[in-house]
Amino acid sequence: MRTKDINKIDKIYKASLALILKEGIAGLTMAKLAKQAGVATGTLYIYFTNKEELIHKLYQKLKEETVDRFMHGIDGKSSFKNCIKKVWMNYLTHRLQHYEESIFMEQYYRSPYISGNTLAIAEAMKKPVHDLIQKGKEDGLVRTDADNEMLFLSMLGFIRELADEHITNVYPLNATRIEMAFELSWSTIKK
Amino acid sequence: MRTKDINKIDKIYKASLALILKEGIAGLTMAKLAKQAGVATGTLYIYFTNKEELIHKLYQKLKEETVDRFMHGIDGKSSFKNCIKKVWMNYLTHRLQHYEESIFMEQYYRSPYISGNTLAIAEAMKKPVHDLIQKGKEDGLVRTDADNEMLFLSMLGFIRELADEHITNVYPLNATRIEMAFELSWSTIKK
Amino acid sequence: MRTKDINKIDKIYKASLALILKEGIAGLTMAKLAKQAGVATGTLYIYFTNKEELIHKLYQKLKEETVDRFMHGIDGKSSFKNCIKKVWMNYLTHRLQHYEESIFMEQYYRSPYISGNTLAIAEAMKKPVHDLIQKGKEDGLVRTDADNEMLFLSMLGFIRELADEHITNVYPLNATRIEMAFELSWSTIKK
Amino acid sequence: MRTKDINKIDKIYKASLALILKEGIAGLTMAKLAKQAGVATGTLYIYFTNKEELIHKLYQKLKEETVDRFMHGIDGKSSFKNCIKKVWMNYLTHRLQHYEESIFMEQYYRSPYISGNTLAIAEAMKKPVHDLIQKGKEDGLVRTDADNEMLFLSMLGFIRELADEHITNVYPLNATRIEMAFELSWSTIKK
DNA sequence: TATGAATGAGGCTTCATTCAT
DNA sequence: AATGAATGAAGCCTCATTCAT
Repeated sequence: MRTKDINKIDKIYKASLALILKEGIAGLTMAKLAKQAGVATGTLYIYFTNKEELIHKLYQKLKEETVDRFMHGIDGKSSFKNCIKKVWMNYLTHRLQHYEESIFMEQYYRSPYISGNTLAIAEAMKKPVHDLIQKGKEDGLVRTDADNEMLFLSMLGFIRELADEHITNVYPLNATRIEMAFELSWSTIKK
Repeated sequence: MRTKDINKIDKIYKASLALILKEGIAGLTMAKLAKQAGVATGTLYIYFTNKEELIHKLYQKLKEETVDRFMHGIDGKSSFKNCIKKVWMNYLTHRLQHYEESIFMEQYYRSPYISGNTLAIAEAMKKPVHDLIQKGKEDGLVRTDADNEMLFLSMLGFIRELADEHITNVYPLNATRIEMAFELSWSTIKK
Repeated sequence: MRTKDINKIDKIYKASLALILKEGIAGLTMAKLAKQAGVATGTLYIYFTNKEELIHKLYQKLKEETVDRFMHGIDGKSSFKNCIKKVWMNYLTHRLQHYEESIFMEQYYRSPYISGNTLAIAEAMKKPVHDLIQKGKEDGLVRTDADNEMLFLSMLGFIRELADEHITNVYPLNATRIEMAFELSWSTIKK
Repeated sequence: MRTKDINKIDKIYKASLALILKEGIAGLTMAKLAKQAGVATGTLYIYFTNKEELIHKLYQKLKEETVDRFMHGIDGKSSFKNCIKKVWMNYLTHRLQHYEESIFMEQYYRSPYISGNTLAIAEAMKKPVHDLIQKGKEDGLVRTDADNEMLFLSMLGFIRELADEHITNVYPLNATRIEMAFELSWSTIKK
């Protein structure tokens, strides 16, 4: 008896994201998914009990990976501005390199599949950034006339728009623009 | 003869938005829609040739209303900052008061229903704001080290996040916070 | 109050035949019929209780008209061959000029609409032709080694094929061909 | 894996013909068909993309079988009259033994399903018979005052009527009558 | 484990019929 | 009598899931 092929699960996840990017969760069918993943429909049911579970597990997996990525490479040794920049870039990079996943996650929240206990991803990633901002305030580097969440949102929202417009080719990014964008964000929060 | 009830179309639109808010476009079925709108399924097909057209027309209608709302109340008499504030508030108000519609529109872009000719809503609303920003630059009120689109995105993205977190009760807005948020946005773009 | 418009019934019959010619009974819908007849769907239900009755009545009407036409212009004064020719021509003319009706009648026999008591049209028209053939035999003008029905069928079938191929443009008729065809039929039955 | 059951297609064809015989193409529904064929509705869509294709393919299949049957057993060794008789009998036999199919084919021509490229069956079967008649003329055995098509139609139409009246029990055939009928046909075309 | 044919509930749409005007 | 909007049952078809191989 062969054992469950972990690598096949990844193929299924990948295929799901590709299809959802094109047609949304609404457009995802098990038949199309099987074809894209290069397996038989029946095989999908060996790895997942049903479509709902497949989608939930995909969400969980992406959530974990995402949170990891945000904080990647942050240490206490860099300057404050550089730390902020690192996080800022992490998030932009994430949106750009994992666009399919972002799309999926946004769709997930408004689908017949959410079981209510979600919204967690933003929360999970907020804590370390909030802490960073708080430290910036204490060091007199960040403006104190706006609360941490608001400063955070100003960056987060901007990055989201930048990434979306890059992906949709409305406003393609390059090194210069990215630099310029970060400086804009920085000028928003700095003292 | 019964006369064609024009306001029945509105009932159908309203019902569509309500259902899509709950379960996404994926969860919208003609049967559920008919029930929610209080008509027979067949009636839907008197007003729309099929589900696809229904969704397209809903999108079109919302798009037009949205663009109207953004520029509402803008005149040349106010100060530049007040004009910007007006537009800024218009957009925030729109996201807050027409949240269902925003959800629909975002889903629409990633659904099997987009026919490729879309992305237009952002474009339609951009022009007047761009013009405003440009004028601000010419009057020496807006920083010139970032292009208009980027300044625009910094505001737009921030507002989106604010509205979303308000609606989802993560970060509820009030008059003070809104004022603070605008000042943050303003400090981002001003010279 | 206006009275039922007999002329409207005819418009409905005519429209029915035209549509059935194109798409068969299967393709006939009350909506299309109403449009073709230039009335509202509701109006159809003033003149006929339902679709089934409409089709039955159409059949009845056509049957009566058809039988009348077959024997039209036959009298005892012409020669036998001329009488046969007259009937032969009547039937050909009928098929040609009332092709739509023939199509309808053939479809009618194999539709969900027959109530079983039909097949009568062929019977109704046979009697006088049989009588004619019988008289021909008695006068020594018609071969007696085949029974009347068989001789009749040899003519009837031939005419049907001729008419069908003319209508479908496979083998268009003209005066010469018609003459030739009749002589062929005549040579089949003559002594 | 269950293997695709090729003979399931035949079951579906058979069921289609049985239902069409009773209620015409108009009366054929996919649900009734599935039931009659002993499969699930969805199964029909494994073998045929839709109802239209099912009907087209059924038509094609019958057409091929029919043409084969017409020319079955014809060789150059028999006398001319025997060749003609063979074809004549083939056609009669076909009409008698495959009555359901004939009914279907006639309905097909007047249904919303013909795509215009049809009418071909008559054509396909005509060629060899025309050739035969032509040869008869050249050998001085067939009358030359009527063209081939006309002579052909005289036989074809007669056979159709004979078969129809046999099936509908109006004029049941037997060996004697069939012999008599052929001699009648022969006397029509012979020199 | 892997396959894909088979299933049938449920979705979209049509259409005979009704009904308010 | 005439209209055509409204209805909802029923038709076609899809697709999540099961099952025989």
